[in-house]
Amino acid sequence: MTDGADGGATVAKTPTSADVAREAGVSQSTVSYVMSGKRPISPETRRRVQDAIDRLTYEPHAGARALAGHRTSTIAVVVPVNPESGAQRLMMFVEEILLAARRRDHDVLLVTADEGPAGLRRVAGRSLCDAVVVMEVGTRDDRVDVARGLPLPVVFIGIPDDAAGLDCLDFDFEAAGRLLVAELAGLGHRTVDVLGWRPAVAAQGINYVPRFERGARAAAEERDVELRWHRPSGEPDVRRVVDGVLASGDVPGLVLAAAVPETLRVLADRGRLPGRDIDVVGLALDAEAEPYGLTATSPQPRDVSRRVMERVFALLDGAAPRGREHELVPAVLVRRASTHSARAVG
Amino acid sequence: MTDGADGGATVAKTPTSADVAREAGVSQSTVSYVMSGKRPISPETRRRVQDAIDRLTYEPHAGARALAGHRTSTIAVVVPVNPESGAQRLMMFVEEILLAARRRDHDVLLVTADEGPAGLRRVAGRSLCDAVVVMEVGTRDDRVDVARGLPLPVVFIGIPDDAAGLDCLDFDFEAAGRLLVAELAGLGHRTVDVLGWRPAVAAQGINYVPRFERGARAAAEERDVELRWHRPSGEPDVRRVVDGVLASGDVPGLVLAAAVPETLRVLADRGRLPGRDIDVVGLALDAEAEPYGLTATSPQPRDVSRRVMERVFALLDGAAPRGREHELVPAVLVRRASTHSARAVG
DNA sequence: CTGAAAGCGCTTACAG
DNA sequence: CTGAAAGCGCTTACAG
Repeated sequence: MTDGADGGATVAKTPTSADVAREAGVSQSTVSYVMSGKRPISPETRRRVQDAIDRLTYEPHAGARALAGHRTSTIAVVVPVNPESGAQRLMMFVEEILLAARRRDHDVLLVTADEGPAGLRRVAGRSLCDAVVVMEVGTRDDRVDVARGLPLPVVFIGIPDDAAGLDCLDFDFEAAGRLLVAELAGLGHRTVDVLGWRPAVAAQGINYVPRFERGARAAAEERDVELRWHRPSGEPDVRRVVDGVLASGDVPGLVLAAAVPETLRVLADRGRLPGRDIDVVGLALDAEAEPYGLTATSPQPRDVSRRVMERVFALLDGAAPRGREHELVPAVLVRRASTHSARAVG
Repeated sequence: MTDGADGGATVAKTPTSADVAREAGVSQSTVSYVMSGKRPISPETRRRVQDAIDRLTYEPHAGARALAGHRTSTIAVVVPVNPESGAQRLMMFVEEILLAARRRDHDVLLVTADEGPAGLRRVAGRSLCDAVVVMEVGTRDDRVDVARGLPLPVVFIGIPDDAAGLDCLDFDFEAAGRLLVAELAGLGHRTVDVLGWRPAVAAQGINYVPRFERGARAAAEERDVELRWHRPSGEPDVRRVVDGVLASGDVPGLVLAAAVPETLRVLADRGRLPGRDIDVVGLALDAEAEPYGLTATSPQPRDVSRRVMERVFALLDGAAPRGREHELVPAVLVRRASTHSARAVG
């Protein structure tokens, strides 16, 4: 790493766009326009500038760019600290957000949910990002009001009770609840056991819990099915409940809103085969269902994230001008493999 | 949200430090110094400025600050895309990094490992961060060479083969391997089964695999113990291996480098009690060991993260001037509860 | 203890 | 198709 050229003990200062301009024999504004593509550049000029950029391994200073351009090219993501739906699920959401951001040459800033509404104010007020994605929203969430007043797009993954004027996007948990119960009703079950989220989760007021329950209850009423709710609070509890269910009927019908891996493990342990000894449907990750020969189809967390990021960039591009009404990603089922083909719900 | 005051349809522009200065009747530099604490300010002035800040809900523009101050107050963290050691572990590392960063009023930028060495160049070149933390480093990792040439601190969680001149920090996996084997040898085991990482992980060249194996092998040789390595590639495989181990002796000795939850589940299923029917020691998260009445003590991922962030800030503060030699966080054991008291290894 | 001013490295009207 | 220059909102010598 010797630097000859301008014979002196020059320290390798990181190059600026002025350096690139000089090297290419053009003005600084031309360098900027070559990089942004915001005005026509002659091929010859473009080449010279690009060469200079490569030769100097120039990278634009993000802060300077943000200051002058009023855009940070950064998306902030508010993540739950102790994710109730599991670290794996959380990472799937985040991973796809990261990839989608990078595809548009954006970066991702992580913010912990424990900063609460103040966190939103901070990242917006300091111009740390161009948009915010908020995960694990509550049925009543203080961040919602702050979001409404923020001068930048905020997209929620999840739907609070009062979603008016908000950009929300999520699985359609209500449709999911309805569909899963209807599915078992269709198979002739008059009684259906439901494994819901742990009491701790429900108590925390996470938005999807009541949404799912509403759908399931509606379908049960409609189809005249009796629902037996269980809210096991840990693996041993799940095993107890599942054993109870197995003992309760010939071929019981079970809906899994949560506790998918634990349930599938117990069933495997007991030698009970979904689709033969018990009818099981539920919300699952691909990775959870597949090892047991079950089928989980799209959408998965990454599908939600993808839609969320599409929405984020649409808002940033001004391509979704009136935005703000909420969309739903269809819910998904796990089904007994082969017997039924898995399909998504619209 | 009406804005009277200067009677006009003024849009609520986000306030700048110049606005604060005017409001407080001081100069802009004084506002800056009040915020940074870099020079003495009279109590009276400080109060007036602070009031103005509060009244205007002023937040400094991060980009402007980075540009003028040559510091971004941001730490970049490079995370693996498909974390081999699990999403839960990963999130524990990240969570503590986030919290430690916020305690120092810093933010965290997430970078995916699939950007490779270019990702390091990018975040450094664009001045997106003041320091970088790299997770899941390989035994031979191209990011290592890039890191050496970077004008900002890079701290690795994990130790590559060539760690010369690097800031690395990690569990002491070699000591752990040595200690776990020695522990079982001390209990009289002449043969010890080891559950290692999946072949896929080992093939990927993750740094801690050979480190652990080296330690375990050394202790086995020293204590004249026979090691039987297993590298199960999934839960069913783990069950098979564990069943084999259970059948192999009266009270077998088992070391868990990986697959802790799966193993503890099988043992529970089989009604085999650690400490009575089998001697089990290994590397575990608190959350993995506790439900089975076993004891995992510090250090946990959060302890490593904490040390990593201490190191990051020490480097940023110039408090670790010659830095660069690597430190190890002591390794941890899970033990049979009550029988042994868990202790950390120095 | 405080202020006036230069300057950080970009982007974007304005001009040609 | 390209350039000269103002300005984004801070921090930090420099001066007093």
